[in-house]
Amino acid sequence: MNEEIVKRRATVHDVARAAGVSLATVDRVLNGRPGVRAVTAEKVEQAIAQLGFSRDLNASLMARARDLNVVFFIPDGTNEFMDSLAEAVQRRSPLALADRIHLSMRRVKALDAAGLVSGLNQLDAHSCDCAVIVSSDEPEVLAAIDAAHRRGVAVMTLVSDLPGSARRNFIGIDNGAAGRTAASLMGRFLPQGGKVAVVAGSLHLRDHAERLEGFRAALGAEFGAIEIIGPLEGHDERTETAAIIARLLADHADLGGLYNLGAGNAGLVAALEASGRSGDLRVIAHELTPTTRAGLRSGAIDVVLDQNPDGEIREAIAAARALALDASRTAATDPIEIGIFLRDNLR
Amino acid sequence: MNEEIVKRRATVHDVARAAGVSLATVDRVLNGRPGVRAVTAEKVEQAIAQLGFSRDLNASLMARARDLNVVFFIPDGTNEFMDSLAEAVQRRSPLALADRIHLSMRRVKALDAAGLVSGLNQLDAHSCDCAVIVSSDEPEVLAAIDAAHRRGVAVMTLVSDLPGSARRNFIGIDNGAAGRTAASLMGRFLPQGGKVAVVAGSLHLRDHAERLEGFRAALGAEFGAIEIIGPLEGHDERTETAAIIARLLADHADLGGLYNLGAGNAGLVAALEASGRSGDLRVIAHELTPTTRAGLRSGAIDVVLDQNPDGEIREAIAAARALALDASRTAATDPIEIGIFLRDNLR
DNA sequence: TCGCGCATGAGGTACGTGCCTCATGACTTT
DNA sequence: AAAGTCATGAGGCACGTACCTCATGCGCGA
Repeated sequence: MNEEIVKRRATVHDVARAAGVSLATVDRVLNGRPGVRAVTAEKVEQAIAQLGFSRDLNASLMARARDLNVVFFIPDGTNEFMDSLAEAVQRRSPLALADRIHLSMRRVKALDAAGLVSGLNQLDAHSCDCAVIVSSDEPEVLAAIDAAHRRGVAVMTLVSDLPGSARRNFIGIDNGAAGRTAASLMGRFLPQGGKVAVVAGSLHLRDHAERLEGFRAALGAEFGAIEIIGPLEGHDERTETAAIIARLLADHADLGGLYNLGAGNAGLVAALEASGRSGDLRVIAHELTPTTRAGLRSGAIDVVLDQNPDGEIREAIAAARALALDASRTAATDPIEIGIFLRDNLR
Repeated sequence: MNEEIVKRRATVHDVARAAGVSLATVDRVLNGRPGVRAVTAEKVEQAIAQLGFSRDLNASLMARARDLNVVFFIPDGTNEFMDSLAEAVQRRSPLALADRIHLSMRRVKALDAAGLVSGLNQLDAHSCDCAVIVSSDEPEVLAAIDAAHRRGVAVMTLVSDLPGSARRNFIGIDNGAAGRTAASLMGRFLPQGGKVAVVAGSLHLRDHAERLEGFRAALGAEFGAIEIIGPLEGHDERTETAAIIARLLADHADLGGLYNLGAGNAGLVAALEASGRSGDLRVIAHELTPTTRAGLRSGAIDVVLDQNPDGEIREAIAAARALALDASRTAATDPIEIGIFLRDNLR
């Protein structure tokens, strides 16, 4: 009763037989080598489609005795979240290697398009199957992605998407939904309404812009009694953010809430604690880091919205594997969920 | 500058050379076949440890031309969450097959230890490498797990753990933390304090008991102004839960919140909406299902704490793979996070 | 000392794919 | 007609492991 008919997966041999050609020809088609007439290639494609053949990636990697190479470009600087991403890459590395996937990482200066572009330009299809980048939206970067794509290097965006480019996948949260979630929580925390200040890193960062938009829209639609102050830009820096928060607290004695949708949380916590009003306002921040963790514990921060860096790296690797199998499509990946952290469910 | 020395992974050949024995002997040791003196086996083990050799699972599965078999035992009945788990297994199945992992599933009557036990007893090491079960804590089940373990079938617990057994891994959330999180949210939602009712499925379910314990502890420690009513048991059934909620609402006109730490959410929503007080109380429930999703949208439910079924199945498969490589240890897995869902971050 | 059983070595085939060489036949160019 | 080009077939080796057979050598008891 619990028997199941297990269809053996189709192999290249099956494809060759079905197409009425030799193994060598199937191989030429599969690996894009020359020497096959269009009509013959078409027969092979049909056989592949009909049998639902899909190359066995593990056998393939084993046969060519070369690992799948995935290169991560992670911004360097003072942004703790980027460090978590880098650590997640390191953590995954041995695990991935067991599956013949070689991860490497380059830290590039944050928000420095030129550095990222030159890094991308150095990649060739032989040494890198897939590049994963975290980038702001700059024309040079888009051009470099397209160039890499033409050279046979797949590019994926992480954390912040670049929809206009030839990037094959985006791995990250829905930032609009993150902003709406922040609004929804803030609204419930302040049932009487009041003033809520919004601090961003830079509105030129696509993820920040999307969060702000979502926050505004959801507050406007559901919590009309809340007044937004800002957004103010702290450029994801500790001191600049601290100064902004200090000024906000001084100017608005009746401030009820604070939403920092960028980084710079060390500055936020420092300013709150210096003001002596830590715990009096409802504070929502992004990304679970040592700083926000401490903020949650001390009560300076009420909620942290998080994108799980380990999950993102895991999915990026899964997507890179999938792209290696079918370079012509966008890989389906498990969505990255928006984590909501309070003091009690810190991981 | 970005060059990296890539150590080739050790193979059985390397181990044979290092141990000064033949490939055949290494093979006998690795696969537990007889015909090796203890001293020789020891030499091989040392070489393995020294080289950090780890069997290449993909090559191994390919060589024996047999998939890794993982059998899921998922409770059947009216519990929507269990259906999500079953669907997640189905969704993963083709993906897993591409990696030579064959998933199968048996729906067994919920809370029916005998059915599960007989299912487990039917498994032999040849047709099943790993069984994944969702079970309440019954002595017969523990015995069946131990027996399966002795037959060479690894067993993992899902959702609800059975720590006293020979289960190799537990995949699920930290239910104590889930209860504390519910308390933390409820406390913030009701800054003035008030009455909060707690409804469980059955306190004989380990996960439910752990949630209750966490909820009580965290409320007691931080939100003394909140009074707990209950727990009442609805046995995860729609009608019974509805009746309980209706009575609670009738008896306590000043009820401020409701925490349903079990299933039966259809009954909860129905009773709330029938009472006309939907939206007046803060309601926290568990597991994102069509019912709780609708409840979030309508405002009947404020927060849903969730364990991502797809993530759990993914990690169960990853753990099964790891166990196939090293049957002597518990596999390290990515922790399953407690998802917190509001209306605005529904996935 | 003969034979028995056991530990071990040697070497083969298979899994599914990549990549290589060489042969063959067809068709084109000179 | 000879030479060249191109599409294709045939087949082999490799990757790392599983599993099989057969041979060999050793120590032991009769």
